[in-house]
Amino acid sequence: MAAARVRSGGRPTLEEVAARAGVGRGTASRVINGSPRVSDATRQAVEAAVAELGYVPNRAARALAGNRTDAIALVVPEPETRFFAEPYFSAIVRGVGAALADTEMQLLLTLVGNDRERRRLAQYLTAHRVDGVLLVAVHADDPLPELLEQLGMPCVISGARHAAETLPSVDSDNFEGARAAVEHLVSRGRRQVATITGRLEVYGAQRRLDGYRAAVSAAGLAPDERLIAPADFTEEGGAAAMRDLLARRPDLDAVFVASDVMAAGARQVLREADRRIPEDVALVGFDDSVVARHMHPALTSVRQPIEEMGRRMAQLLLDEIAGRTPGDERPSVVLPTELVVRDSS
Amino acid sequence: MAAARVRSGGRPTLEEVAARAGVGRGTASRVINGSPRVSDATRQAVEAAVAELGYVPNRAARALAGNRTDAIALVVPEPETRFFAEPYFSAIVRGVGAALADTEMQLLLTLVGNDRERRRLAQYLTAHRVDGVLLVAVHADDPLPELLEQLGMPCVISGARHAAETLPSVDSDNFEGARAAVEHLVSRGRRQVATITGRLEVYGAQRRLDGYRAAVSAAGLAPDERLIAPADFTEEGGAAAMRDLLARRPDLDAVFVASDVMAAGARQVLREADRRIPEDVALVGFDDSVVARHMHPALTSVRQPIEEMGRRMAQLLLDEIAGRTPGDERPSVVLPTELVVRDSS
DNA sequence: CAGGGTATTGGGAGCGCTCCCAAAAGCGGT
DNA sequence: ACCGCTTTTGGGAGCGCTCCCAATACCCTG
Repeated sequence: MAAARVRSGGRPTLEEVAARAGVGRGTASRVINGSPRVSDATRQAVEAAVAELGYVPNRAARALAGNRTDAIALVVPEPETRFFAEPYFSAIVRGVGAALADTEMQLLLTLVGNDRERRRLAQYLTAHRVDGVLLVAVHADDPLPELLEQLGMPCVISGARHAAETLPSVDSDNFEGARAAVEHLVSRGRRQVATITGRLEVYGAQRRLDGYRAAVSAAGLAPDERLIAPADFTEEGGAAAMRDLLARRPDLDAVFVASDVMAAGARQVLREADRRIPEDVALVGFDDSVVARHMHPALTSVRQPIEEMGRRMAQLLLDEIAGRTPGDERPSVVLPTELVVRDSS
Repeated sequence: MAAARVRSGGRPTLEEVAARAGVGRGTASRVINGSPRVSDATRQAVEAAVAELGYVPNRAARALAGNRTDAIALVVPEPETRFFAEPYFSAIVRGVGAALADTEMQLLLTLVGNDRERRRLAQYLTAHRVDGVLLVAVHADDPLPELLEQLGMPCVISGARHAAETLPSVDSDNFEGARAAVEHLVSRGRRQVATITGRLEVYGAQRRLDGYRAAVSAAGLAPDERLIAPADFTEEGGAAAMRDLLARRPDLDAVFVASDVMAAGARQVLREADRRIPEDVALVGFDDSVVARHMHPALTSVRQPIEEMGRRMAQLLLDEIAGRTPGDERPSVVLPTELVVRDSS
């Protein structure tokens, strides 16, 4: 007596599938992994056995033997509330999930709390062997991307870190979105168009400002640095910036705010200053978040295709993992934004 | 020549750590897994070797050998937009993440699209060997929990499915939250208090209705079924329900709405009907979402400690996995809610 | 100083799968 | 019928770790 032990309970193993199909383990493996070097008859026999036994490969064994995991990690910096909050997080997850749906890939969620954790992360990720990493909200000075790169870990980031981004990245067209928003304000007859920016270390925030500037000069308006107030993506920051603007240029008649949340802060200040929206001051936000839809008056805002961004990130990463041919560029995707006009402009 | 091959690159293995520490593989393993049966000297030697080599255990190998994965799955039904949306999803994830932070446990995110996927899920989860499952937004008739139970897979759900919930679950105190909300309305002198409910198949929605009823009768008001309008947790549903209420009881002076999103719909209808909030009709929502804070007027709402719920779910699951002693009850946690009073009431 | 523990330790035997090599089969052509 | 290929197939050798048992070291006690 030799051969495959009959296991009492538990899930069937490859060995058992092979025995049932009357073939060797190697052959069964080939069928399951879709190798072409199998005869049709054999393939069918194995597939039947798989179906009858309800066989599902053991991931751990696969990972150990094959030196891969069929898992990718989505790294979310928790302190970065801007990204963790609506609408980014769930939309990104949704998009990533959609792209992974008909794949064997699993999605690992890694929340990174503080900086110490972030530093340990690269080692952690390599040791726990994910096949690739999705990074959102990376700062220009974050060492993580380079670290992963050195470790040979495929990696895609959301939002280029600077103009000369080297990593595969997915971004929305911040410049064009901002430009269109300001153009829209101008087309409604506004002439003193101010802007409240996000943290300018964030490249996307910088691009939105660039878009604003481009639109202002394209419209032949007089650029004025006093119409530009930097903030930090928070509601309070938006409010403070609005107060500054009002003090510096009380004659402004429109504000392009680089995020809806900041726009909410700005609106509050405008209301307190008895400026009517949109009659006295038109307001346009960025993100098209829930806040925009429910603000009063409903906020005109630039929508980013966030779910699509998640999807593209995942696809890029899968390509990267599959191994791009050496000559290939590191692909960087820029998706178009859409201006959603509501009552505030 | 025998013994440990020297590996060129790659991560160090247990074997190498053991060699470096001058101990056997078994001993090294014991140290790393915190077994007490190791002498102090040995422990220190191994720990030093671990530090020097930057050793991190290989998860796949551990999983294969130890028949566990140190991973749990968070199953999110994607169609259930109510749960996927703000504030639930990110807050739950945050809480779960926090609870897992100083654990070796990984979080696997599993989005379930359609019903077919959901059906395959149990097998999938068992085959892919997670140690436990966190289920959010389970319906009373969902077969998944029972299936997992039969498969012996630890599992915690968010939101009891009915009064006699058998699975470990974490819930907010829907009854008390609703009761307090209505009591608050009554205390402000409202006498014709209506309610817009969620889908009553959802136990939590039913409990909120129960709480409403309890408060109404406690206040000595005349119960009137015409003051109760069922909806479906959507904004449109809330609007439709509000129209019904207005048609049936034009004299109502307050509405307790079982979710902020529905409240947004209701507010829209009230505005169109020229009812001032809160002067003519006071409004209270449920969830304390972003919508509530940015609605005009800002919406009084019942806050649920969602992040805490996530944390407790994870803790419960970890306990479950660690193996509760047989006599133990299936623990079910109910967390208190908090009424956040704003301008709408 | 022997005897009988008890505290530590080493390392074999897998876990279930992929990789890969050598063996077996199939196929023409002569 | 035989030879030289090309397909297809079987199964050994690990992947890195945990489990567990037997071996060794250490400690008292009488």
